[in-house]
Amino acid sequence: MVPTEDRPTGPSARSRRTDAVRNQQALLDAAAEVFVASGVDAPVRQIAARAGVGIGTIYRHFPNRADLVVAVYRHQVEACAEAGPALLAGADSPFAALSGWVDLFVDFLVTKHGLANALQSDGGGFDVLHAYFLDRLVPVCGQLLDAAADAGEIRPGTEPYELMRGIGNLCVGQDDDPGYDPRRLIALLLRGLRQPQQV
Amino acid sequence: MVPTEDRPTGPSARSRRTDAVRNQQALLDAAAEVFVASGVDAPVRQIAARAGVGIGTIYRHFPNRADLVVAVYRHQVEACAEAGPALLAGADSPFAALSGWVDLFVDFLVTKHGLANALQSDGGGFDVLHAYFLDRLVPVCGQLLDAAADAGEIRPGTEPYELMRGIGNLCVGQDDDPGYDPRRLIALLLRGLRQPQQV
DNA sequence: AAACAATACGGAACATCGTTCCGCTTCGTC
DNA sequence: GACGAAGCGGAACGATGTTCCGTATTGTTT
Repeated sequence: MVPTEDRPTGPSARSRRTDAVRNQQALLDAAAEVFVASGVDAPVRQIAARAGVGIGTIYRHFPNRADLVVAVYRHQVEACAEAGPALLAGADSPFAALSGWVDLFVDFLVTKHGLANALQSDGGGFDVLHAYFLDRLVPVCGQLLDAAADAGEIRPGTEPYELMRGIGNLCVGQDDDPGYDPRRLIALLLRGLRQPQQV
Repeated sequence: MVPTEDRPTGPSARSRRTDAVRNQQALLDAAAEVFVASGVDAPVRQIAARAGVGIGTIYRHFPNRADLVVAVYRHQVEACAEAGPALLAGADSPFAALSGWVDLFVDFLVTKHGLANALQSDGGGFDVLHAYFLDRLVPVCGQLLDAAADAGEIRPGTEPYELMRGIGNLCVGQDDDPGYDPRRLIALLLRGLRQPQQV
């Protein structure tokens, strides 16, 4: 299940302590800052230090690294998810919408240093992140693909999960390699999808 | 510089000790076994244990993990490199040769558990591996691309490095994810390269 | 206001990596 | 056989994510 911001407040639940709320917010802010400075691979200790908080605290609020990353980027992921239908409604063609949405997604992955790298299954306990991203965005991507296929703009049969997974993979490691621009390859990928293909 | 099998034997060099040779071979064999059993991410200690050798020994023969991986797979990389010109000579068209060669490359990456994952720059000191693979195979790929472009089968302007890098990336993490088949996406990529595009 | 749990905190401690270092052993040669 | 260079083993280091538990804080209840 995807993490949610509100915690289950039972009927006879004592209200959350103010210092807990404050610390959680401090952690989110600190993490956001550290992530742009050092990438999502930044050590947990560094984030805790930046937030002026102990290591134990970070792990009570976020069971593991990935949960923290998810929390930090949830809003942006949400925005990306909501952009799908919007583009579909406003664009010239379903394919244009798909194309624009992919651009958005790539922007997001590429902007955050090393986010794409962390998206891989193995990397070390990033399953949560992986699952969250996919659960939230795959349906959106599927909707765009279906629309483009229905319009006859692309060949049908492409799994949204596979496409997103591939795009994520293509974005891996683009920071530390000036000669590699994933966007060109992603454009090629979309081109390969077109039907009938145009020169 | 790419590692080589022979070591620089100076004019007044004492011949290599037999136990050193034996251990190096034992390490290569052990590593090959461990790699298929546990993937290329297997701990160094495990390989040393399998070879019946201390940790220090492994690091004298191979300055770091990546060097060991390179050594283990060198022959196969070499075979892949040599297959390029061969395919070009024997195939129906340059594009068919390119396509076949990519298949070969993907086979190689996918067969070895987690090899593709290790190929990324950051992952942690795998730069040597990255460099070796690319240094050896990029020229071959470039030759195939040029041939196909000259024949008018694909649009020119694609950097071989970028294409290989992308293919490598697409293969990342396919072991631990049954729903993901990089080959389909790679086919799409090649399709996107075609010129004029056919349905 | 004072007492009292429930809640939260801090950071030492653990496990796992890759890698370095150095005292001891073994081999090849004279 | 003796001797020095080459090689060896594994303890030790530094970094990582994560767990644990004694202590401090806080909200409520009296």
